Amino acid sequence: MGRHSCCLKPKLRKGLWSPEEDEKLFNYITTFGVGCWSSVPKQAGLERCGKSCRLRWINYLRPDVKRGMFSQEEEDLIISLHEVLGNRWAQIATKLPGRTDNEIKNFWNSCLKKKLKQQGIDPNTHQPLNKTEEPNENKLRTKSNATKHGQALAINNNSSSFETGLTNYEAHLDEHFLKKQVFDPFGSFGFQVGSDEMGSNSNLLLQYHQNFRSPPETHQGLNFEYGGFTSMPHLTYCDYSNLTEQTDISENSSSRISNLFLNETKESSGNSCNLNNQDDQLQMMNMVENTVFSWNPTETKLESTFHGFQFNGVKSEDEVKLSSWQEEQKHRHYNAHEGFNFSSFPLTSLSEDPCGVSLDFFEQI
DNA sequence: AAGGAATTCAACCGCACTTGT
DNA sequence: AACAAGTGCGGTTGAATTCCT
Repeated sequence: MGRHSCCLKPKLRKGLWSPEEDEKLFNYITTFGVGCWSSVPKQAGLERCGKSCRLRWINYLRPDVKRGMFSQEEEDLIISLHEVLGNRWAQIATKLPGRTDNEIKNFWNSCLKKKLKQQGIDPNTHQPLNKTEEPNENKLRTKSNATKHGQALAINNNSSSFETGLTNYEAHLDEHFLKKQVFDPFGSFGFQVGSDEMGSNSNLLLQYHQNFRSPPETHQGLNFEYGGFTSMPHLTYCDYSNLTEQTDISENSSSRISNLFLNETKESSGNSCNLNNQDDQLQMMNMVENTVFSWNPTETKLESTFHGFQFNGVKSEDEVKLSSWQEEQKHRHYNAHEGFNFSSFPLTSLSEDPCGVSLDFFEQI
């Protein structure tokens, strides 16, 4: 047990995902949603095990995965949470919307551990490596950061102090999480360049550029052909402040969904819309850019003012007969009149509660 | 410029847990 | 209750990339 039976099949692919595989999985999930992962590869036409598909979706393909460097606030929060929770990356990830447990774990192992050691702090115990040593400036800085974000998390026997801590911690989360007026499914989360701190981010395209990285050299020409998937690791970041109207949006991996929007819009207009003309293309881009996505907390779904788009399935409905479950999933996730419902995607380790501090978090502590 | 070392991060492995029969 | 199948999670690996000499 523990290992998927499908993993035992020798013909299944392993290793890095190709752009084609990404596209297949993305199209499948955005169309049908996630039901049973073990059936996803077959339905999506992938030679992968369900577990691998699940991981790829959660860590990379999900539209609300936040990409890019960790902000100082996130970094401090991770350190504070780690002090309390230890290596419970999934739990830590729930407090950092858009970040995956894997990403946080990697960040901790590659950067934060080293940083803490340099500051004379044991990353495991969060205590000074040499307790007799006077704290230096770095330590004071870290302590101050810990106070800023995590004092609340310090556990001691004084219940009143703990309660005060909860209040402080909630206040901190209030500041960064709750003030968001508009749900940001693509994870800009208020800290990255180009989005305001209040999180009132309505610029879809910019969000994509922030969330999906690509080398700057790819920004040449103007091309709306769909081709945004890449499985290559992105070790460099694009400075999108330099984007111009001549910038190629679709060549880079950043604009997957905006390209889907564009393609779908093209298709929905019966291909009568000629986007070869640069003005038309820019007009289309403006349309996408001006799309406002907002989170409807009552109906727990994503709404947009740009309705009518539709994601491509891997196969057309003519080609594949949908099971009742698939039909249900399809309607569950997408309603042409009400917008795309990301809330029905499994959230797993990601922030199921983007707005807040769930009580059970503290109960677990 | 070349090549070895170090770093990063996507993906895999396997265990524990949950759910269904 | 027992078993099988599915899911979630943390630890680990190794290829790709960057850094350093």
